[in-house]
Amino acid sequence: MTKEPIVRRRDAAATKSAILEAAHALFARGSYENVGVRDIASLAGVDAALVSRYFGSKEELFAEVLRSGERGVDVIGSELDGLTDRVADLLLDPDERKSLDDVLIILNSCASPVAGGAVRDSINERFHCPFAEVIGGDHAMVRAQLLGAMLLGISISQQTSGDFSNDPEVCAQLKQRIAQILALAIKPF
Amino acid sequence: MTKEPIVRRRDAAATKSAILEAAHALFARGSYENVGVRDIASLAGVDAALVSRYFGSKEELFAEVLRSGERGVDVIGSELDGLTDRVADLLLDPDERKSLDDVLIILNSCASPVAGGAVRDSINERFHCPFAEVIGGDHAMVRAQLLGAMLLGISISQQTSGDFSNDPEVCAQLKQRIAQILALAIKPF
DNA sequence: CATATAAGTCAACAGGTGATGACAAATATA
DNA sequence: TATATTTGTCATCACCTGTTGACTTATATG
Repeated sequence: MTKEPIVRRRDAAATKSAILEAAHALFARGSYENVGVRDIASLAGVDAALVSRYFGSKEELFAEVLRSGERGVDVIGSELDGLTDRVADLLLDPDERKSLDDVLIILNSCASPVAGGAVRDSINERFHCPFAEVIGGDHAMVRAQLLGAMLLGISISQQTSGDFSNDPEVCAQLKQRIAQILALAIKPF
Repeated sequence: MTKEPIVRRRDAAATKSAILEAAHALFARGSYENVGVRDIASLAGVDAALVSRYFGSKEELFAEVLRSGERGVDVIGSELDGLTDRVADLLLDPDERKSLDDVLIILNSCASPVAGGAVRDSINERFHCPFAEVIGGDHAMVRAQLLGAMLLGISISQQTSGDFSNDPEVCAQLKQRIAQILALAIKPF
């Protein structure tokens, strides 16, 4: 098994997007401080210097990762009908969970003083506002934030403490319970 | 106004606890990586070298901070009666929120590869297990994790996005809503 | 094919980190 | 008061980080 160091035709756009993709993956699993440009470059199969070259700085790369992420609407869908069940599925289905990477990126780096500002903006523009638009009604932003808080809490709990349960039976009941909770979160005052 | 550099009678135990206290305060507001031993020492008014001297290493100091924190029971109380209202109060009352520092410490550093292990252990021993004991019933651990997830989510949301609302009227309704959500989270399957 | 430009590599930098050991000062002990 | 031990300070180390500029190599252009 030869260990070819990745043969790639020289292509600025391709390597740039490779870096962005690698950064996206790593920032979903580690904080801004904990993911180094050398890690990102290594995963992308390029030299670390290219990160600064193509994105200006690590901070700008991170901002670009935030910008390139899915909007909240793409995660929860734009129809209010059956929303809570869909999101509950999303949260508990291991196959679907990758689509929550953008939530994890926000989560992992919200404590960073350098990346925190961008995270805060992003969470508002890309999550709370779209959420509010979908759920509508009085105090939509407050309820949207509450919905976001639930997603965040469940995601972080799964990441730190592992899955709630392995028992399919329990998971099914849990999924239903979470859907009820989400419904309660977005229910108009 | 003279700027005396803190006159403190030499007392190993006192300075040690001063360091611990400073670390507790800083780790509640920044991640493990982002809080430096120099920051901690500075806040405690001592030399940075004493951190390593008294606690062995930054990592051990962090573990000690986790250990010295309040247990989940002390946060939510040990009586099931009226629990959800109490916790909702705790979450939304700015005066009481300091008692959630231990939640924030966990939150801020859960993404750290070096501190993550200790955080994961701590969250189980100090939150999920005591929670499970209080709420009891079938699948207590699963429901306890769900309760913890709600606390985490709401705390992080407040820290990153600010308070849900400034309107006292809205806050009152929100508090009631959160209490309902928590009740739903711990309700037996 | 020759050459200009784009793309990638490499070594090194300045700054910051946690940690250490030699030293100075204060306190306790005799 | 004289001495021993504890407590605190300082300079410094070794390491790691993001970033830069000079260099080499590949690709495109004439």
